[in-house]
Amino acid sequence: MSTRKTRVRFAPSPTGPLHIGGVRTALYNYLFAQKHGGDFILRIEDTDSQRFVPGAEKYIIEAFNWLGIQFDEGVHLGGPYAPYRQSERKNIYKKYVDQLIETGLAYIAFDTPEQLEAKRTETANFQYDASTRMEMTNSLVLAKEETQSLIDAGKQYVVRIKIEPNQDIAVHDLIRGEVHINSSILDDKVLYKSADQLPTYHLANIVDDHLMEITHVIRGEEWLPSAPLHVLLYRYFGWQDTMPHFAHLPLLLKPEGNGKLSKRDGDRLGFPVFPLQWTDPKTGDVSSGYRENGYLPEAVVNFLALLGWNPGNDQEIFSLEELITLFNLDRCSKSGAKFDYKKGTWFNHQYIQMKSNAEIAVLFIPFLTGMGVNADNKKVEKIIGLVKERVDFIKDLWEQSSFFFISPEAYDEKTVAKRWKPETPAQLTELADVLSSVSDFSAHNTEEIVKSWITEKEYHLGNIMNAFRLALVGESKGPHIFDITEILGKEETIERIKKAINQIKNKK
RNA sequence: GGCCCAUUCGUCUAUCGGUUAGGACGCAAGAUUUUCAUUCUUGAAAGAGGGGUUCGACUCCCCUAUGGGCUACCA
Repeated sequence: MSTRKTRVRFAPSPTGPLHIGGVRTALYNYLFAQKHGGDFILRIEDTDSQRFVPGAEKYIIEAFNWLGIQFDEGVHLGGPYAPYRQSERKNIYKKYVDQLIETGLAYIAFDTPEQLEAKRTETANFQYDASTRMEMTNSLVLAKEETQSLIDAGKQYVVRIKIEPNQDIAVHDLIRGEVHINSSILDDKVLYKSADQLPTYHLANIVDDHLMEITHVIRGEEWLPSAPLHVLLYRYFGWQDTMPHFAHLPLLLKPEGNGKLSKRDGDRLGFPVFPLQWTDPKTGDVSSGYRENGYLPEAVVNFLALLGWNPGNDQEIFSLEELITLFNLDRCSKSGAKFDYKKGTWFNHQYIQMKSNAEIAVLFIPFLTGMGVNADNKKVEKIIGLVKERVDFIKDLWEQSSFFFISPEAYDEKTVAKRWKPETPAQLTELADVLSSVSDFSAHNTEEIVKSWITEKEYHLGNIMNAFRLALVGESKGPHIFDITEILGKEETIERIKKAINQIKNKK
């Protein structure tokens, strides 16, 4: 058993877009598998036919592709343990449920949802367990023939696990250590639903993890309370020897206020909580995605990796390869982490700086096309080189560089008031003349010529330059002014000067 | 309500009984800059409270408080 190959799984349920917390769980599984030379499996847990959302599965796969998190087996790849979609494994579960009934570890219950609901409202803290099950309608109280005739008559039933009260159940958690609970607080959970003739999560999960030879279950903390039930199921099936190790990860919390991170927080504070943009097929609601917001997948991965784990030193920037070698469940924290999206922004800034201009151009050009701009690749790369250090996201590039592509139509009023002096039009006219005689329009040469002209005329450097910038950019921002003129070229530079003189004069 | 888990700067965290409690994000100030940014430097900023254990606790134990999760024929 100690020689078993490490096998972990990510098992989302296709009920909507993949939440960023789920992405982190998957990432940790992936890192763990890679580190131990194991397998990483994508299993779709679609046993809730009520909440099934078409397209969600496809979305999940696309999200991991974008993030660069790869699986070894799964619903999209196939593999030796196929099928990897629980709805296609129906008959497998049936067999195991029957086994539990035969061995007396589970039983058939006929109580309808309405009856249970009534029971819950009439008795406070009602729980279907050893203390109450004999008052209910199930195969434990009914005679064998009665049960059979009800089934034959087509009466709907569920299968419930039979839990012995007052047993100490220990769950060994790789992050939290031993967690003990008393079995009396557990209820006789439904293992098999009547409504859709499918197993519940608890049953399907255990059966699949066993059959797929999963060695480590790394999942969110929300599963910790049901972990004892899962341990019990492994025992009931006689699989305790190969029961996977558990590791329950702390949750991702709202950046401010209380509770789990939700889609609404993202809307309110302006950051995505989903990897990819998602359009709800029913309501048409659009949720923004990291990808569409100009995050780089490497940055998202790096940011997420550090939300609940750290290497024990001050390093914060990691390649995926580094994460794989460094990752360790022992260094996962136990407490929930508030989602610090501003730090996510910082990570993205860092990763943009690490990318080459050519790599960024590939991401930026579709954006330019969208703005109706057709520009030469080399020119775009040059521009990116000038502005990339001032952006956090790919989309910010446009705001920082649009003036390279489009001549300003308006001039920022505050800057005009501050920088456009009475003598400015005359000086800029002169400047245009000076520029028209420049043959080598490279940044360095132009700068030298313009500066010596200013010195010679004893003009105020700041006044000229700021007005010049205003004419070229339309406002008081942007890179070094002669880097701008070099890219704009002589003709366009002079044209913009003349245009500014005309327009600002007309306005005044 | 019951059960479980957690608790170090505003946030993410380091510390695994003896430290001036370290780093990062964010924030503030300064420097650089002909603009706006970037960048750099500096600064403010923390062991929830109360009991123990110990020569000595952020670190171990207990209680309280607070936060979180679970408590479905959802996962």
